[in-house]
Amino acid sequence: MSLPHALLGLLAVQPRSGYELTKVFEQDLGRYAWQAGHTSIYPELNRMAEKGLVEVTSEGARGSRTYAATDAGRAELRTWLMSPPTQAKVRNEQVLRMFMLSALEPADALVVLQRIAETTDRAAAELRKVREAEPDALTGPEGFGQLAAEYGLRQYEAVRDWAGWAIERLEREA
Amino acid sequence: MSLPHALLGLLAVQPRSGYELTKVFEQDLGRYAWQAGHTSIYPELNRMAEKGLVEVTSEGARGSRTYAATDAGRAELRTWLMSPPTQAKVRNEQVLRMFMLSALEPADALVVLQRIAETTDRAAAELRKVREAEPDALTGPEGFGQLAAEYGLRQYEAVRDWAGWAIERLEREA
DNA sequence: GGCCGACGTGTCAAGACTGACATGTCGGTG
DNA sequence: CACCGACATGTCAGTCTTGACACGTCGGCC
Repeated sequence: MSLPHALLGLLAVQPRSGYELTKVFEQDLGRYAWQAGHTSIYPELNRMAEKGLVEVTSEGARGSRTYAATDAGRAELRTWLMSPPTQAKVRNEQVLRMFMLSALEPADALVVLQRIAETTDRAAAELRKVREAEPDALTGPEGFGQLAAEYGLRQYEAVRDWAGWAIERLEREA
Repeated sequence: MSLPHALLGLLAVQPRSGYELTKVFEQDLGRYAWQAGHTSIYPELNRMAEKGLVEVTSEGARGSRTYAATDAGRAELRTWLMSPPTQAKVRNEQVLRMFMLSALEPADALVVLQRIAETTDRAAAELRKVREAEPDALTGPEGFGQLAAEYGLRQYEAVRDWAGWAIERLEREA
């Protein structure tokens, strides 16, 4: 169960409300690492507060509650992060599609690969532009930091290069 | 719901039994793209057979049933693969850990990053060795093909490079 | 002052997934 | 020929996740 750890990690860096946390999951975090909607976040925050992993530090307008990680929460987070990597759970629909391409006719597969190459290339360019134009946007309340941006960039580039390799391979076979 | 599509993709390439499918999910497919245990695979196969997406082509020893994709199944698979990429579902505990590193003390984060770099580097080397030593193992009933191997390799290398970048960045800050 | 969109939190039913448990078969080794 | 490990399929309860629905608030624009 990774959601509590994800929330703990976010709240250890800076206090946020459930609503703000939801926004983060819609950005880089949800795109590369772990997705979650507000319908799982709010109940989870309540459960974690009961367990003493997080606490409400202030209440704002419109009934908003700002949470922060407690010492117990930080300890739990550290334990999780420092523990040896077990066989991780992976679920990535995009990658699944790529793996299934060999089930298509080569001509169809080529079309899809081409689209993948284009899409990821565009995404990488976009990310590079954002990072250079406004580096602060990445560290703001919704962005997730330089680490994530760099990871995403390298990820896109790797996929684009892989797609290019696959296209070349398919064309050589034809 | 991606599991049926994953099964369809596998069965479109070659007929397999539920047991064999389970094995594939324990290999590359489950490691990079989508994991599933036999407890979800068997019921799903039955559902898909009812819908006419797959069919039992032969029954072997120990009650084993070999499934193959039907024409309807292939059509469904093609539709799915050719349709424009929607916002994909991503869930990767390993990546989540990486994203949460900024919540740790730099010294701790460094330790974890170093371990990530080592682990992925070893995994990449391993994969490279397997591919060169016995390229046929990749295309056998359990392997998932050159495409997957290449993807995994590039993936590992990207993560390793990213970790190296992050380590350098952390050390420069210190 | 009314309206609307973003803010902000929540429930609930339906569906998906995991891990524990269950059951039986075939092939090879000692 | 007894045993064991791999083969092979299955159920089920508990948990997690998703999507639909629900409700109220604040700020800004017309």
